[in-house]
Amino acid sequence: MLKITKKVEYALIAIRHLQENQDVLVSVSEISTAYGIPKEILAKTLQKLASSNIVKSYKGPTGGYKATKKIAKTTLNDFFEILEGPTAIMDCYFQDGCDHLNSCNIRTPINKINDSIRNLFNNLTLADISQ
Amino acid sequence: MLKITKKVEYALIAIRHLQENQDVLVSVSEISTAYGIPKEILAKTLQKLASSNIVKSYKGPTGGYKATKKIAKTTLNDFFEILEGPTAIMDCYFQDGCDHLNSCNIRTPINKINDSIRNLFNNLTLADISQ
DNA sequence: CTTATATGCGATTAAATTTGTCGTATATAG
DNA sequence: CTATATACGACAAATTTAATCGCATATAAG
Repeated sequence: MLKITKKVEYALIAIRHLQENQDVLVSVSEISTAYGIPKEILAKTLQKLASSNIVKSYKGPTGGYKATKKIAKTTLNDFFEILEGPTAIMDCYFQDGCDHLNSCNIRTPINKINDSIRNLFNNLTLADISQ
Repeated sequence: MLKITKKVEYALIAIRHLQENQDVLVSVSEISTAYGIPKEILAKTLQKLASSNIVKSYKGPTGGYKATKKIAKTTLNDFFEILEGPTAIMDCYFQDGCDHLNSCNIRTPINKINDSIRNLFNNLTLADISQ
């Protein structure tokens, strides 16, 4: 429980690699073989990051990805939400169809935990955890 | 991702129910039917809590569970670890057989996130999130 | 001292989620 | 034109989580 997904893991690896090679374009294949990550999944993950301008993509041969300045300023909360949606320890918080909503006696605790975690992640940037 | 398990959810529900009924013994069946929770899972969950003295159990007919004073003082970290083991966003942190340990470039970030979350949960008690 | 009802514990099955694969389209450098 | 890169959606495999089943032990009550 409270685990991150492989997508997030792969995204972190890729971002760090791009930051360490800011002078060149790096392709998915290079990262995928360097760290033993399935290419297709990594590709999709980087596509998401590209559409949020966390990284910049370049098509065609000699194409690839590049780190952007936005990375350092991005909070963990934003980073996670780009890849996985809202930060919450239970899905019910965001969806309606909960069976035992009437008898639910843990609304307050769940909300407090969610708030605490979101607060933590909103105050931690990718730069903070890199050093 | 970053979800708690049903066991933890059920444990929270049960604990809150026991706290609201401190004067009587409450059986697994009562809680299970009151909140629509599978009986066997709830039973096992309460057994774990009992062996950590978070709740006290009484066998035989008229038996059941009772809240203890330890509940309020218990941190979220302890609570989660009783039910699910070490708090960490990736398993690799606690196991050896990681394939890409040599090429791993996210040790620092992962450790920082783990530390932040543990620190958060060590400073939040079950009492804190109940009000 | 027998019976009914509660907790205690392990093994197994079912369901859900996550992870990984495949196929195809589009852009572009050479 | 061709080879190689990103972009995107549908599907299959694998893992994890959730739930079920079976049996043992303790004990209150008749």
